[in-house]
Amino acid sequence: MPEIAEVETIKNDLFAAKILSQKIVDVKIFKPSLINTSKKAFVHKVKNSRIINIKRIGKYLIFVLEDKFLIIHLRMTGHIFLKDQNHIFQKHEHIALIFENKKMLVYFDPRRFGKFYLRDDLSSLDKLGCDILSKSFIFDSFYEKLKSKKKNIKTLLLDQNFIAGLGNIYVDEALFLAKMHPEKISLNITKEKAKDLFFSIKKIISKAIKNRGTSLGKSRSNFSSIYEDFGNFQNHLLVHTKKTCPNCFSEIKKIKVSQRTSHFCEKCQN
DNA sequence: CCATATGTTACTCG
DNA sequence: ACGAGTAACATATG
Repeated sequence: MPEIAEVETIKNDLFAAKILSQKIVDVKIFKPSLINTSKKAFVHKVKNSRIINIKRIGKYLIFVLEDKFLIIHLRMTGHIFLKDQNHIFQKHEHIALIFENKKMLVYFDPRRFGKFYLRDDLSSLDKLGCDILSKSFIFDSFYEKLKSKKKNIKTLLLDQNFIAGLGNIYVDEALFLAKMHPEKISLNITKEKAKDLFFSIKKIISKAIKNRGTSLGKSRSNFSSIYEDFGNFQNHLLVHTKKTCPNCFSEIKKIKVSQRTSHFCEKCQN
């Protein structure tokens, strides 16, 4: 579900909700298969630990604990909800972190693709490409990396080890803004077009964050914030899930690239 | 019943 | 080594 804009929204809301520096006084694990350690080891390490920092790298949400890193990936349908301690657990709520201020974070994930990794360091994220919100996401290295590959651009942009943060929705949107075909071979992209693409990515993501992310559909599986409210960027999408090009009004084409449905305008993107 | 879904990885084949 | 393609994970929705 969540791409970088959604995870960033969650992170920002967690700071605003003053989760930082809270002590985790209890841990509930209803689905041990969602953690990378034994239940016992997880509880032992996490319980009575304080949240020192909250970070995001690519689509990973990271709680920096006193002695450990709790790295969370939400995959397709993972959600983090902020609840009161008297909350009654519902279907698909698999893990809960309970704080000293009587609030708790509940992990909700119908498809259970998401995962909690308890690690000693962040080295498991070393392979990730440059986070597209970080200061080191700069045009020159982006262009150089594009030129070093011979793949279609959509596959590359979705590859978290190439650059980290984009998913299917925002790749479609960025390619539309840059007027680039999803199957354009990276090696053949001119410097000018690469620049368009680079700034399109930045523009889309910052707009999406301002709109608190994208929530397609209305079911509980779709993205919502820690307060269970929807984002707003679905109202600003230009091609993803659309039928008509907002630019030339021709029909939006749908093809599979990298196993994912790609929406694009044949006329505007080539 | 069928297709599809905001993600990633392991595996195969060429 | 590289790139492309597929299955797999598990569930809900239209």
